[in-house]
Amino acid sequence: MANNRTSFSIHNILNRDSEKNIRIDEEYADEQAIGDTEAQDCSSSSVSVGKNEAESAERRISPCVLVLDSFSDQNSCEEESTGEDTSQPEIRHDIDRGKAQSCNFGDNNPKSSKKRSRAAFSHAQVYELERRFNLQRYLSGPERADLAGALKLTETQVKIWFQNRRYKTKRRQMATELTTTPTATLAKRVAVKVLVKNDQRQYNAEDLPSPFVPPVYQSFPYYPYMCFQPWISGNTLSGGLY
DNA sequence: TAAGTCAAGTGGACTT
DNA sequence: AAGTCCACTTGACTTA
Repeated sequence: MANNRTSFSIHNILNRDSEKNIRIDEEYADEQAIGDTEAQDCSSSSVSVGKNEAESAERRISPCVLVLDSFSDQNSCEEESTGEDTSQPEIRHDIDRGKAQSCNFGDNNPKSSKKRSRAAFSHAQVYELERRFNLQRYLSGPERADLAGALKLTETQVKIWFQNRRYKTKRRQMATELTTTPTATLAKRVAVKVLVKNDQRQYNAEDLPSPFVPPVYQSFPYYPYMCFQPWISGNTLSGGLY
């Protein structure tokens, strides 16, 4: 991780004035243009700033400024739905939406008026989450806590965001494959050579094809408890963007 | 107003 | 048992 670090700071985002926020937005738009399929995936997410969206992008920027300026004022705005991280208040960022319905749970009895709410993360928060996601798809506990603290989110929110983001990426990837792969190929059966039988090797080493190395983004194994972090090993998955 | 998006909920599987 | 994962689903909200 250390080798991927730059002088970029989350707080730089969170404390920027409006002008700088716009600059971030432009940088982000540039990254979207540069990026690979993964970045394209990002561009289709909620923070996209593209083509004819200049106008709506403008609208998306301004709330960030408002929100960031009033982080501290908005605490206690929303209950933590999972009840896991009560130490960190939830934040709602739909100031620009005119329909902010969440900051007034009214009565102090959240369970009686248990209307489910959906937090809308600010542009800056999503930007940083996306940026981090492009660096690493899985966060360790401390990393999650750090990021959550920096973004003024709960650890649960960061965890869920990464979970949803991974699933979203996977879905889109599958959808893409489905549309690009001929249907005949999809249904084809493949004969697989038996490599080991009754503890006896059934092949010659030279018969084996060279090992397939999948793109690290597409098939990162599910070993969240291991300290295996492929993004550390100097791979180029982030394309040197960061 | 239907469709799409997204944070959060649910439940089973897995590791420590 | 606790914590996290994936694979959905739900419900609030936005957009065309």
